Amino acid sequence: MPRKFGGRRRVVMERITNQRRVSVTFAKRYSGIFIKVRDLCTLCGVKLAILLLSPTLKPYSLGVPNVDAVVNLFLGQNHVLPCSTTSHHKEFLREIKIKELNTHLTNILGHLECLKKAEKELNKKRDESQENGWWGAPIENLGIEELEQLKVAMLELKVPGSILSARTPHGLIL
Amino acid sequence: MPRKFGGRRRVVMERITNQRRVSVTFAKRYSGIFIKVRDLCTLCGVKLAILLLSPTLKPYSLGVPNVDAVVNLFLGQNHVLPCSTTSHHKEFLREIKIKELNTHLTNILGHLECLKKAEKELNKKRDESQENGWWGAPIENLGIEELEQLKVAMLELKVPGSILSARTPHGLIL
DNA sequence: AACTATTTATAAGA
DNA sequence: TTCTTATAAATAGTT
Repeated sequence: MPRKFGGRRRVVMERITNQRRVSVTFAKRYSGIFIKVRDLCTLCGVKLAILLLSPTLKPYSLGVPNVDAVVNLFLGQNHVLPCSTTSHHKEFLREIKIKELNTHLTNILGHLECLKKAEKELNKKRDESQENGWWGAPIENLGIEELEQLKVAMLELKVPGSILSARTPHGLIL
Repeated sequence: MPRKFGGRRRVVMERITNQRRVSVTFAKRYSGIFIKVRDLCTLCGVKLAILLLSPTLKPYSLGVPNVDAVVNLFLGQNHVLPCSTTSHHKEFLREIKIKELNTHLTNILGHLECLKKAEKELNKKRDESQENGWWGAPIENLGIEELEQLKVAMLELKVPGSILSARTPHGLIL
């Protein structure tokens, strides 16, 4: 019966001030939510995105199948975000779209250039690696470190477009 | 200690096919996540938004303090985040990276083709519209409806990659 | 929607 | 940080 030392305690729902405890609680609860989100998606086949800013405004995100797809679906079809008033929401959408379109327009040429270079480099690297090493192996056989290397290599090529939509320590794409 | 009738059972993590059970499970789990998210925000003072599309693409959203604020904060940032993965996420990430990288590798050529076409079409459209109409105007001056038209036009060009991810061509990352 | 037996998440401590 | 333990909380299947 006794509480020797451990055991969950009932927690008062208020802002934690102690910074150390904030960290611990955040880590535990965020990973808990991460798992529940993953399970919800698996079980029910929903698409979702989570955008989160820590107390220090460090951004975390999580998307199934990926953040951008979900955000685009929300912004695209004439969906109204439930929590927004109409006029406020419209201005919000307008600003977002201006940003999107501006960026998109101005980057198409740049992307094109990058892709051309990346294509070349990537083919070169693949050819090189066929002979010696893991790069030539089927991607499924690679370990996490090798995948990380591969990703870094691809990033160095500045291949545009999101390789991973999840941008966080706990990010996930299903 | 019999199981008279109730009692939670262990559940197999796979897509539920029975539509009725999808609904029930979705309702229960979504409200569970909702509560956990709210608690996380209360306890740790984070800002957070969830965008969710149900299996029927019905949109749900949840934001603390509100969706718009969080989305705006995200769109305003060019973040590159360091990767510090906890061990229990590593296998997820591995699977994810395999999927992502495979897709990325196999699609680069396709993207390149599409971009080339899109570039041409876009230039053509812009030239055409210089003469007559809003398309030639500075994008900032467009209204929401016109932006929507522009976006639809761009989407019809089948420009690959998400518009939003284009905003951070090199800032992806995990 | 309400009920329970159980599984799952997690607050503190080590 | 990671592991442990007791306990709080979530929830699957039933009604």
